[in-house]
Amino acid sequence: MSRLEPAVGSFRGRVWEIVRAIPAGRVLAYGDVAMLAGDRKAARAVGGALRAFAGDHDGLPWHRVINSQGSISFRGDLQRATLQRLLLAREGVVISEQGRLEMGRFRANLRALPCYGALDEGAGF
DNA sequence: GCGGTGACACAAA
DNA sequence: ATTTGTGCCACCG
Repeated sequence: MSRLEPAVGSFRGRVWEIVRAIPAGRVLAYGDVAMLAGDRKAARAVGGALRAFAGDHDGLPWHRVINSQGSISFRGDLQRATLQRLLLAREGVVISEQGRLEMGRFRANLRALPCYGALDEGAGF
């Protein structure tokens, strides 16, 4: 395994497992991942986790995680945002000129992903 | 143990 | 629809 891979059992370890299971052509919001990881309010920590995984992208579909607005999170890193958009487009995820996509259409089925906690209502689809 | 840091979320204005 | 402010978290020094 890669050195940057988080410890199994840790929050980031669960994030890794969840993100790894998101099917191609589907996306999940940071908040969704946090919820599945067992902490509904840890969306911010999910972002931190993915940032930490950078460089160890080998096989991890990190690009399938976007913000709750249905858009790619841009935090000063145009490089990453551009690459993310390219990778998503490559999987058939349609993104408007506004940089927005239809969550209702591309959001992954939470019930089909690893879950370490409780799913809030409205979480499924 | 304390105080940043940051790929977030949500309510309020 | 946009912009702010505030809450929340795992990690790292």
